[in-house]
Amino acid sequence: MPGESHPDHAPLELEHFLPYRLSILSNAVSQAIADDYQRRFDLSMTEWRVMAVLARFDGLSAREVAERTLMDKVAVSRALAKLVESGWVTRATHDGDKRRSVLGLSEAGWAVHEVVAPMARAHERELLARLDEEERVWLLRILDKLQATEPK
Amino acid sequence: MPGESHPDHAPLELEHFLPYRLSILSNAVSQAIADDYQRRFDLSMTEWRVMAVLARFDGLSAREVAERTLMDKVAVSRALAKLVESGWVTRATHDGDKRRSVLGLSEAGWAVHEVVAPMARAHERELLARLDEEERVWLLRILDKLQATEPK
DNA sequence: TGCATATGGTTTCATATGTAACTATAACGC
DNA sequence: GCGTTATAGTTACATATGAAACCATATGCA
Repeated sequence: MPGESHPDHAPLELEHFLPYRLSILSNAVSQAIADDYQRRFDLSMTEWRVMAVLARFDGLSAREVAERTLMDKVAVSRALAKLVESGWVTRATHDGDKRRSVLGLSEAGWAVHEVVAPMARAHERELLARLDEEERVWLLRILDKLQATEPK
Repeated sequence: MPGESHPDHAPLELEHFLPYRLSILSNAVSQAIADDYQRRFDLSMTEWRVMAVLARFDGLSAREVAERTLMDKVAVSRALAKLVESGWVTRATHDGDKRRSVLGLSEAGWAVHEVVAPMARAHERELLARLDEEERVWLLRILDKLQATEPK
């Protein structure tokens, strides 16, 4: 069977086009998780990401949150406004630099985290469960390589 | 070295969390491509996807385009409005069902396609070039498995 | 037929998101 | 110290997106 040729100008077959497939898969997965915590806590994906980062790194500034989540500072600012309003994140002013905020999860915020983090992990486990061990290892290796170059 | 334990309630490490990694990678890749054709043709991602589908399947209705692109009908309707306006897509009314539209690429639309499709393919090639042959094979296999279950 | 319901597609409205402008504070150079 | 420039963060505006209401046509069925 001769190899099929795919001249560059031939119509793209979206369903075999890698960037498209990644996009569909990624959106489906992220959306499924987000639906969960959105329903329970009215929490957007960006808000949850901010909380997840603050759970790990207490006392970050908004800019540092933006760096860690790869979100832009406006998105972070908005997420923080809502999270502080909801009482899940505390915000103080940095001693010695009044521009900077010092952020952290509140008690209530930790309680939310204790519910959402396991949900997120469960989704991830469910995703990985579709693969066998060998595939899981390859997947991580492949992601490492794709991401190593990619941020450009 | 004892295996690290990851209790469910421990803070999520976003950079190791699969859905997050997929999302970052997918967005970076899709955005890089979209930037290209956006600059050259002021074409959004949804609009390009519509064109790609019409290049393969001439005469689809808007609903069928929506099915093939996994976009919702509102997004398709808007993309079509702009594409028809730009003169890249032709729209007629179906004989025997005046609700349905019959869509296709115009000459000008094909010309755009002839430029954009190779650009898209080039990005895909560049992405795959970061992997060796064995990894590429595993990646496709893994994507197949992940997507086989997932649409549910 | 003629009414109820379904379908293709567009419009409306409310919300989300990104870019640029802006405010306040801090750091730098002299 | 004082004007310039940089940085943290917010606000404003313009555009994108999604859900629901809507219009037109088509279908099912009494």
